[in-house]
Amino acid sequence: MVDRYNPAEIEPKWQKIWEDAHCFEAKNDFTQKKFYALIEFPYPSGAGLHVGHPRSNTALDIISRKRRMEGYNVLFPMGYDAFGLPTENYAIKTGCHPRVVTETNVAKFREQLKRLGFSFDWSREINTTDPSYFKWTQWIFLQLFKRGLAYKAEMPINFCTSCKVGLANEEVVDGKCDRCGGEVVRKVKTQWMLKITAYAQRLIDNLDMVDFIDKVKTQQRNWIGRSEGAEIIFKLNHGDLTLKVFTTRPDTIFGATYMVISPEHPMIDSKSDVISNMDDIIAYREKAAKKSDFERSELSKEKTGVMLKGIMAINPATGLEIPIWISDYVLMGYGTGAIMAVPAHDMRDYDFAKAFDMPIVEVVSGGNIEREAFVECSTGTLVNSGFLNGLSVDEAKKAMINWLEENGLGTRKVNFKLRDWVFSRQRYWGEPIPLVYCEHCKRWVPLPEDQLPLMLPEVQEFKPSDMGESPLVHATEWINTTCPECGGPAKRETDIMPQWAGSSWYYMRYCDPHNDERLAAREALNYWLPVDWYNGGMEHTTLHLLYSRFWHKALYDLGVVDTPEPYLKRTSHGMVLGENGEKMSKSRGNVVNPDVLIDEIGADAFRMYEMFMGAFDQPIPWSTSGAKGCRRFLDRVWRLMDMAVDGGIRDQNKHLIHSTIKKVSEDIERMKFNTAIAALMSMVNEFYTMESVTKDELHMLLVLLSPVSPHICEEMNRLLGYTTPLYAETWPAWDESALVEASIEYGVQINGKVKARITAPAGTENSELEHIAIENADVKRLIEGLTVRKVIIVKNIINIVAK
RNA sequence: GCGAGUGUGGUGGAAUAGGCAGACACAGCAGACUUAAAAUCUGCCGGGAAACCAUGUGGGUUCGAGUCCCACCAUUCGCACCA
Repeated sequence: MVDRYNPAEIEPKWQKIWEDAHCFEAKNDFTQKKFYALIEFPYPSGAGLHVGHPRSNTALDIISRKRRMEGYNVLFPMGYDAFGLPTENYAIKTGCHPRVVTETNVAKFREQLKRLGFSFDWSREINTTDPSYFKWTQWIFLQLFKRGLAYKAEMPINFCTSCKVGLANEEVVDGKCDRCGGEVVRKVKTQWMLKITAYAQRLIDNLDMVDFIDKVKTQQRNWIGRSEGAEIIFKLNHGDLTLKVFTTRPDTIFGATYMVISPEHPMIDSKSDVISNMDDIIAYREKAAKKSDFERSELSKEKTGVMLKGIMAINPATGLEIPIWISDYVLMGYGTGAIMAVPAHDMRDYDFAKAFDMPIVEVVSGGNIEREAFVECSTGTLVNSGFLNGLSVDEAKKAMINWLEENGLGTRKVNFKLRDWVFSRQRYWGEPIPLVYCEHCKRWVPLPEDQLPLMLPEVQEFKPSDMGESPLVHATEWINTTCPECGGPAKRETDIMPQWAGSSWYYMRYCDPHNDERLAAREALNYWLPVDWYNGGMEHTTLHLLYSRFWHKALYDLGVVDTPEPYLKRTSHGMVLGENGEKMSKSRGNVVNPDVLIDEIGADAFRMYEMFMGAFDQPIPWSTSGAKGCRRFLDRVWRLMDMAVDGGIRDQNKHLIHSTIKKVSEDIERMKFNTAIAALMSMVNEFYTMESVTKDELHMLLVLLSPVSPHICEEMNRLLGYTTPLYAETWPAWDESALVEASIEYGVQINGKVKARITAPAGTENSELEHIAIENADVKRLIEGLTVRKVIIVKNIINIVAK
């Protein structure tokens, strides 16, 4: 009898052996075939690792371990995305420096990750808050700035009127400050912006060259939101000023009975002398400032608005004067901040027209506009539309755009929903923006590269100023500097970068993390990039994934990297929910602490359960008893050693073993980890029906199980007398000839319902199968008195169609 | 509201290209071993006496639908300053 399975003893032992052997470190031999596996690096929160992190980590650890066994030079790195709000807020509360908080949290994360036995290359660990790292984040920003991709613009921020600080969207709950309950308003500030919109088309087009799962591609495309239409100029009945609108439906212009502009639209102020109800407008504008874009664009809400008095617009198609309204459902950030309202064919315009009694003119026939807007009208015919009458919607679109262009009243236009990236934060714990404003040069001047990294100044107070400015405004000595170009007095930028900055290029740094000459050596980038397989959460699809693709493309244009895309393949894991099926959170009290459970069942069983619990790409509720079931399975695997006898793989077990090799190999590649593990469980169940198991048979089980639960497999492999550690083993190939079955079982259906089963030798002719099926006693009885119309034989099914 | 997913036993899930629904587990029940418990092992485990009925609901396509199409309902993720 072998000793009891004791993970507490063998897991640290094997972790030490792996570390001493440096077996998971990527080699700087750029001639070998390579594989770069990446998972999103964690934000080191004070709560430590939760059971969601190991899901993504274990998955790519399994794939990385398999790739090494397949002979690849594997890069599987880990690091920390450590700038950000929670650490800063904790610092404000406790007075403890965010750097110290970060160090403590990182140490905790590292310890927890190491305990799980992931095959990370720890020699390449990075941390975005490390000056040797953010030096290059700042360097990239300067390249973007020099390229004209960074600019300043006025953008609204959330501002708490009681704390007097700018708030993140997350900190605004129901229009109130999440910390003090004070009223939140939108306040306009000048902020740094990055021109991601300049890359909108390429970010869509290049999705064709990468292997991202479909739902990720679709969400990125929809987020970028390309739409084709026209920009149309509406003249006013007063002065030379015009209003531009973007519309995807220029064909419906004859039905435009009024216009709506955003309450913030600049036309209002420039025409304030002719608008007679400015008081109402200002009051409405103040109300709108308290709502988020999200609340404003909600379709179901009741429409509100104010008509501008004293000014009208002229519909360029009809020549008629139409009223102009302001309403909060029109956003300044999309299109031109103004729309032509066609109530007959747009739902929101329809609701608005009904609420304010505006005329509704049908211009595409086929709907019932008495009852509702006729929106999906692509099959309709144009009516009440002058020269467009009788045309289809598609024809009318083309004809209208041509007419507008010929008459100088509009142009064909592609519009994107994607907006430029607001890159400023009025906070402390982030990368300082390496620019100074020179009084003399009257412009923003970049710091020379030899002055990077620009360090954060030491401040007493991490709280933003009462005016909502960054805490850096308190660092007077740091702010006041000289202009690198003219030497005159200059002031540093006090806003910092958003936490997304560091994570937009971290996969590059892993290629060569200790380089202080460049962000990474050119040959290392050329060898390792693109990342071969990147796994992460769906929640990062539209922001992080898009931001990093944008930075990568900008750096590609600058000649820093040679690949147009950073990630070859992107997959996504489902979120781990609490035991009650709800999202895990402190406030719900359903957070599972992995440390306690690992003490009880060991890291190997924990890893296995993370993969076995359900479909990898779906959200799954946690089950502690399910995790304990995986420990029971490993106990059973361990006890197989009691049945082990010397010998190779026996003929009668070839089919079992080779079909399992095939199943596990293919399932890992498709991220069907749950069924790969189920196949291994079946194999073990089979072993237990036998008198004994040979060592080579058991060894094969250990090889296949080792990527999932590596410690127990290494230990058993050694106890069985195998001297090559599993990490240095070769991944097995299956033998097709061993998969062939001698006889095949068929389900016999009558009119599509299974009524009987027959077994026949492999290779039996269809005519013979048909005969056997019809002669079957059960079948005979059931089709008695019926006429057999036809018999369909496909795969393992014989379907008799009888009437 | 907009965009993207998901819906199968008491529970998590399985079903590769439209072909035998419920693999593999969890929980539960019964039994063996034990003074007893734990651990372990064995058996049962969607409903129904059966015919049959069952993959969120209602339609459709097909010899055949969990899988494809249409409509609806429920639910999860994201919505640009959380990471």
